[in-house]
Amino acid sequence: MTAAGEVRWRVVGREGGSVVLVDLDAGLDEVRRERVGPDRWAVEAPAADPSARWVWSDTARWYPDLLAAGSVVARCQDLRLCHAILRASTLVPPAARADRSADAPGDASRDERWDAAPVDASSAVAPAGEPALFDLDDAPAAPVGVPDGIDDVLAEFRRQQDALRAASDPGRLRLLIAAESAGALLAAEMQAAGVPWSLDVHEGILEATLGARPTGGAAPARVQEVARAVRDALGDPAASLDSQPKLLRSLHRIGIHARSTSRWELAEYDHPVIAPLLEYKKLMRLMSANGWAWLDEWARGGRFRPVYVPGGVVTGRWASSGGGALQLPRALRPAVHADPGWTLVVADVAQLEPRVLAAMSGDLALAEAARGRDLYDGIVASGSIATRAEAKIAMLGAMYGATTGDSGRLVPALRRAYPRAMGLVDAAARTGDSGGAVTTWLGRSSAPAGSEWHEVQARAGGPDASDADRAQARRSAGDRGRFTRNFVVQGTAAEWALAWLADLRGLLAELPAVPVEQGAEASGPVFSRRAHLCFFLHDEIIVHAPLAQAEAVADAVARSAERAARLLFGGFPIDFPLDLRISIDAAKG
DNA sequence: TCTACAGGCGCG
DNA sequence: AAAGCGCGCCTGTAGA
Repeated sequence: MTAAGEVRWRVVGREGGSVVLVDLDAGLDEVRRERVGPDRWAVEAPAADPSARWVWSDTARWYPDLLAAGSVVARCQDLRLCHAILRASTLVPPAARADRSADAPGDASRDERWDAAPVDASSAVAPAGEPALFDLDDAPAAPVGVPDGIDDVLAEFRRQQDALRAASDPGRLRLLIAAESAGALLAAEMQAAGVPWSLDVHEGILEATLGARPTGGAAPARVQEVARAVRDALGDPAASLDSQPKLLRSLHRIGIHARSTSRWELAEYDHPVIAPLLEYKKLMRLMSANGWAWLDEWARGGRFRPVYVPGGVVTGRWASSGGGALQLPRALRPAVHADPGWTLVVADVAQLEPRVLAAMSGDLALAEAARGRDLYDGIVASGSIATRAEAKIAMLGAMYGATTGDSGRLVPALRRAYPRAMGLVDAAARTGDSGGAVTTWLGRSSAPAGSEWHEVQARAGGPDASDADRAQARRSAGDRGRFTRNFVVQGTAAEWALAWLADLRGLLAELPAVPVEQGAEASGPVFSRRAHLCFFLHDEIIVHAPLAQAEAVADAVARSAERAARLLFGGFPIDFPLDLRISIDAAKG
């Protein structure tokens, strides 16, 4: 086959009632076009050249079908996610941003369609037979999500390639596009595989903390007990503990003049009601957020399947929808439990954000403080700040924009010790508080301030501005400054994490499958016999792996972290040490 | 009766 | 303790 005839891209979209596959070569010329039945496309789609990239409107809409049919995609371009990056990136000249076509620069309709919200990944795999309750006048529900007609998809793909070519730093943006898309694949895969979850361990924790699972509407024994102690201390056997305004009035009656019922404020008062009340709130939180109802809804079949939303945060972090994947209490982590014959490889990055800041600012002093040790210890060792605890809150304050309290007071010391790193976040804050857009290391940009924000600023600068106008303008400028200050760091950290995940995903795919009798059946047809990522949260991952591959997986996790560092920051001397563990409980199967 | 919002708290 | 960034989920209440 000649080079020109090689399949580089496999574009998938709909036409009429069919699914259409279009293969493109490196020059984006069409090599082949094929039409497949809509129900069987995932099965019938012939295996592409494994080096080909799939191109589709929205991974959450297409990939679950492929996974269910037993196919893994090595690489893709998720047009919805990449559109969001390219339309805003300051690395792309405005005229070439993906929301404008050259001949119709003002065409906003195209823009809106590709800006549609993601389809809910859980609905994409749900059976379509469910009749709509109010579907009386046979109007089909308005199509949700981005376009997926083959012509729209091809056109958007070509626009995105044009935008990349026109970028001031195409290399970085291509890296971001690839990493973002790999993340989309992984999110679908992790949802399909699920987190191996021990119902027994979870129930054991609930029972030990709350008491036996209640039948009917009653509260569990331990909750009732603590509630009684609170009401005794309040001197009111009928006191309502679950209504914030009523609880506040009860507290006022016994002389506790708190202005909220938050844990940190109540803890300031010395009164016999405080301890049982805080305990009550803790128990109720566990029960309502991750109690038996959560177990029944989210951990069926021994797998927790959260819905990940890649790119769901403006900074590029993932969000989640359903199940609370981003909020699993640490106390419940023991319920994550490998299948028999399998183990968990768990890793998180120590101080990811300040390390990223050191690298992107080229701050050799901060990189030196970080190298080979706890970064905060390194700051202390350099003599600029006295204790580890202070170094930590100072660094968080610098990245978040603290101005008051201990944190704000300590930031100037960091500014003296690490002028380049602090200069980068300070500059990002100045850009933000004057309304501008900031950009991450690989090219994801924040939105510039909107017209409403500018009106507030203009009003405050006008001749008849009130003190309130000026205060509001100061506050909204400060809010934006803190947002953009954090955006560059949080966003670049998210890019590092995506690069880590994408590389690790590739390394895991190279490991051999295990025999079928050793499979983890609940992981589904694709992952029951292969080591696979099953959890990701900003800077930590969990891999579910056959026991015999534990060491190989741990090695891959470490190696991919090193490669991510070099991919983003080249030879800059920064390291990203992992806290890496092979789960011990798995040994007992 | 239904929806929107605020308070509170879990995670990084 | 929060402060200072980014999230999602649950509850009760206020408002339509």
